[in-house]
Amino acid sequence: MSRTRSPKTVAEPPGGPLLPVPGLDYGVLDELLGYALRRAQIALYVDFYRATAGLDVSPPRFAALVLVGRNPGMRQGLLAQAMGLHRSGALRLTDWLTARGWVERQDDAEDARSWGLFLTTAGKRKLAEIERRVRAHDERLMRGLGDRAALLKLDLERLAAMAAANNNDDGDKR
Amino acid sequence: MSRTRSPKTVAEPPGGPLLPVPGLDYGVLDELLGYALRRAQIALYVDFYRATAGLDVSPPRFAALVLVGRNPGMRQGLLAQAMGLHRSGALRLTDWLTARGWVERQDDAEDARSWGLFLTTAGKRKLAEIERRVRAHDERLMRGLGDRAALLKLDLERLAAMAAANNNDDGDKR
DNA sequence: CGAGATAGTTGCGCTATGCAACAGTATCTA
DNA sequence: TAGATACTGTTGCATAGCGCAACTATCTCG
Repeated sequence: MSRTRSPKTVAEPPGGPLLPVPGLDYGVLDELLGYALRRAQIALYVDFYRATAGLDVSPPRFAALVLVGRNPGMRQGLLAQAMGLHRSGALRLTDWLTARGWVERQDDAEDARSWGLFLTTAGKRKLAEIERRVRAHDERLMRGLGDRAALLKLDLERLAAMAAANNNDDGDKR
Repeated sequence: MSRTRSPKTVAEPPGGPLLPVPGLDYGVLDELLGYALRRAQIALYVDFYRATAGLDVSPPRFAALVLVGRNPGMRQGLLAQAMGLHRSGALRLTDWLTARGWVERQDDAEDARSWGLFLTTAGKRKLAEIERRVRAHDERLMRGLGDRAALLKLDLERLAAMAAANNNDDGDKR
């Protein structure tokens, strides 16, 4: 929907490049793994939005849809945990998806406090379309990386686990 | 500073784990390079904030400080471009850093429209401290990855370049 | 039953961004 | 040189995405 983009006489940078500016000194940034990750993330996000243009998704919304789709009846709190969000964040995400008619809250017979989350028929259809496009977007990148793709993915997983472990060291000694 | 954390009876997840929840089906998410990247990025951010706690920085603020520090007198617009931001975003970032007394705007002799950005003495001192901590944080992760670290970084750079290229294909045929 | 834990909710705040519209200032061109 | 045009920074408005504290139901367990 929308397609409300005005003609725009001049090219506005954002949503664009983020390619290194020649002649500029990036200092430590160029040496940091974390910054390389950030750059990749930003570029990937832009590509994600491009691939899913008009579908009204975003990475978090997409993840939520997939999770609810694969785990019908899951509670909001579990969604929060799976996505590393605060409960209130999962609430708002669910609210949004519900308002869109993609997700439904159903009473949980086991526990009157909680809901069970389910995709609606429309939600399933929508997810299928989104997933198709996201897969295509991801596969194109993977292809570009060739045989390094799988290794990169593994390393990213290791990295995530390591960083998460650091964070836990702290949180645990409570 | 701060350390204003309330006792907190219960463990609140955010800022915490984001480790895969056992028994939960992540569907495509587990297969996507993009999602692995997102997970790593989130975990890394948390670790970044942990490493720089009390310094009032954030990844964008840190990047801006480094860039201004290494390229004294740079214009705001260039900062925006280097960071992939809209001009207005660079403005607000600069405003914040200026209010903190870390960055200074000086008139540009060449062009009355623009400013030159410079670190103040306090800004330099602050940056040195932040940089020290960020480096430590980054190196710890690199060490954890062993000899894969350098490759990972390279692949991330390739990935960023590829994704950025995709985005440009679009933007250019304007 | 009553204390303490849990699930979800609400209200408030903050970072990070974009975009349109605007005001000076520069530049280029007829 | 006057105008049109482009560019720099600014302002106001809006959005996504989060966290946190406080609150309400509801469970659980001794």
